Amino acid sequence: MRRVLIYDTMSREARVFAPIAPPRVGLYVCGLTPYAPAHVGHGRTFVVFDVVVRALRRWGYRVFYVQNVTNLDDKLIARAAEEDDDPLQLAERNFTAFRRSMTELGVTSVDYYPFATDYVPEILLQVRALVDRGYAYVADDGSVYFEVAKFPAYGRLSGQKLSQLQPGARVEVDARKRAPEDFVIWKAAVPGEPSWESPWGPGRPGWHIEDTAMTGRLLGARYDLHGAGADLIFPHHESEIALSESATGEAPMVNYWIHVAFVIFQGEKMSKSIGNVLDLQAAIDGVGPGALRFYYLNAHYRSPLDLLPDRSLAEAKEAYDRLAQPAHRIEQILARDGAERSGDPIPSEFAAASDELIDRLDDAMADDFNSREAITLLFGWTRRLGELLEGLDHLSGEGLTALAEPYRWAQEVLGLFGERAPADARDLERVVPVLLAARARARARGDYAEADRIREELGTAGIRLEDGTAGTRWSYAEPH
RNA sequence: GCCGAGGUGGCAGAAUGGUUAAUGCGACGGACUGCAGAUCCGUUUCCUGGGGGUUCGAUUCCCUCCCUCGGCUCCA
Repeated sequence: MRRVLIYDTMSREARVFAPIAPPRVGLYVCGLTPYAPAHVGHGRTFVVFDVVVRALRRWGYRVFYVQNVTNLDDKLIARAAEEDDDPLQLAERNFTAFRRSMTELGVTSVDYYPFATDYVPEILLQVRALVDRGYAYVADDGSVYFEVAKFPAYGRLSGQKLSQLQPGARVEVDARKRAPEDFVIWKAAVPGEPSWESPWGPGRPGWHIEDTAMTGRLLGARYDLHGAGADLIFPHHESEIALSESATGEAPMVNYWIHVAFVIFQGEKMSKSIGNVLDLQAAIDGVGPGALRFYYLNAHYRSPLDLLPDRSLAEAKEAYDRLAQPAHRIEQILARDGAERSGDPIPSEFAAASDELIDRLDDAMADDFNSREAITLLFGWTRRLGELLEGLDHLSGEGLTALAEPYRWAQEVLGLFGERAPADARDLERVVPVLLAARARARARGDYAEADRIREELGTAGIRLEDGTAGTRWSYAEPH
C-alpha cells in the first residue's frame, strides 16, 4: 500500500500513516453547528476532508467517515428564541440546506452524519462513567463538570499550559465551576429549552462530550483520524481527548489530528460570529461548484487562504475553466461516440506521459495531501494538450481515453471536472449542429448579421460558440 | 501575557541546503478571426519581513527582533 505522509497536529510533524487495523480507517470530522447557513469557510474544511477520503480510498483504504452535527447548543437555542422557532427544527432546516450545498460541491465521501441529540443515552453513559471514576463532579443545580486538574495531559495537543491561560479572556467565567478550566458535560435544564432526564435531573449535553460519546459508539475508544477547522484545537479537541481517555482508560483516542487552516476574509478569519461571511450556496451559484472546489484545493490545506472580495473566486473560475477545457472537450467526444470510436492514435509519448503523470499526482497527494502540487501538474497536462486540441475530433477512442486519464484521476480524487451536461443535452446535441450549419452558410455568403443572430440566440440558450480553424465548436456556457 | 500557524512577484500561492524560486490569475506584445470568444506563441529582468549565525553555498537549518492571523472554555 502506498506510503502516505500525514501532518499530525499532536506531534507537529508529518508522519507515515499507519492505521490501527488496515485497510480499515476511521475518520471523525467535527461538522457544522447549523444555527445559520454555512459559509465559504466551512466549505473549505469539508472539501478538504472529502479529498482526503477520496485519496485514501483510491489507495485501497476502506475509510469510515463520520461527520457529526451539533444540532443543539447555546447558539441554536438563542437563535431559535429570536425567531420564535424550535432549535431542533432550525438545526434540521439549516442542515438540510447544507447537505444540498455539499452534494452540489461533490462532497460525496461522508458515510454518516450523526445528530448529537440522537446519542443522549451514550452521552449519559459517558457522564456516568466520568462521575464514577472521579473525573467529573455535580454542581448544586444538577450540571456536571469535568475536572481538568484530574487529567494531567490536558494541553498537550494545543501546547497550552493551564497556568498561562487567561480565564475569561473571551467568555465569562462560570461561577459553578471549581476551576475556570473545568468544562460542562451535562447542562442542567432551563425551562422552555429541550431537555432529557438524567440521574442528575433534567438537562442537555455539553458540547465536547457529544463528540466523544458518538466516536466511542461509532469508531471505538481509539481510532485513526480526527479532523476539523483549526479553531477547534483548543478547547474542543483538547477536551475530547480528556473526556474519552478518562472515560475509557484507553489512549491515545486519536492517532492523527488533521486541522484545516481558515479562509481569511477582510483581514480576519471568516466567521459567523464576526459576521464577515460569504454564503456557501451563493458562492456555488456564483462561480459553479467546480471553480469553488478548485479555489479551495489551489492552496495547501494548512495554509491560510486569503479570499479577496470580487476577485479570488472569479480568478479561480478563470483558471479552472482553462484547466477543465480539454477534459470537457474529450469527454464530450467520448460521450457522443463511445470509447471504441475509430480514429488516429495519439503520439506515443502522450500515452506514456499520461501514466507517469498519474503516478506523480498520487505522489503529490500522498505527501500530506498536496493538492496545489497536483493542480500544478494538471496545468502542465492541459498546456501540453494544447497542441492536440484542434485535432481532437480525429483521434481514436483509445487515444482520447489515455489523454483523459489524468483528468479522470482529478475527478476521482479532487472531485473536479465532474460537471454534468444539462438534462436536455441530448435534444440540444441534435439541434445545435443544424443551427451551426446554417450559420456556416450565412458566414460563407458574408451575411454576418444572420451569423451573429444565431450565435446570440444560442447564447441565450446557454450554448457558447467558438470559431476556430477547424470549424465552429460549441459548449455549455455554464457547466454544472 | 501564554500557545499555535505564518510573512515568497501586481495578486493568489507552491517548493527546495546548490544551475534561470513552481503554477495560476492579471498585464503587455504577437498569431489566428468578418467581429467576438476561445486557443496558441512570446514577454512580465527588479519577489523569499529585518538583523545575526552555521555552511563552499541559506529562501530553506539555528538565534533574535518586527509584523500578521488564529486560540486562551463561542467557532469549520
